[in-house]
Amino acid sequence: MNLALCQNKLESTFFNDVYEVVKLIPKGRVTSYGAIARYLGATKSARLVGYAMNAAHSLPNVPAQRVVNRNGLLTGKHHFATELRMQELLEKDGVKVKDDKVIDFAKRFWDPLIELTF
DNA sequence: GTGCTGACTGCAG
DNA sequence: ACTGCAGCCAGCA
Repeated sequence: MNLALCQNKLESTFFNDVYEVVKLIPKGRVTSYGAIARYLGATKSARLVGYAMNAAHSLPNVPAQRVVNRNGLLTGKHHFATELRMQELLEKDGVKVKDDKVIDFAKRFWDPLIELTF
């Protein structure tokens, strides 16, 4: 499946959709770039999700800290104000982090493909 | 207009 | 088990 199809070629809804999904992430839960990408029908575009997160900094209500890589690793922490900022926000949500990794990632994992299944 | 890079992921060697 | 490469889109030089 091509990402262009999702974008409808008229507007780049990719970033927009990413933000939508990220906003829907429940407190105390986390998800991965790949999960979001797959939900949007662009499994191979996980990188773009991360890139979208970069741009998400300028937007409110976009908990980028709840989005980590598939290993539960806070690979994007470096893009926050401080490296500890991401972890602090997560722990504030009730997500414990150790060594830049989400504890019980499997349990905390929130997959839009499943949670948003109709 | 062309080309490289990036908060990733999965497959191949 | 570890390393390397390709694929995707948007932004910048």
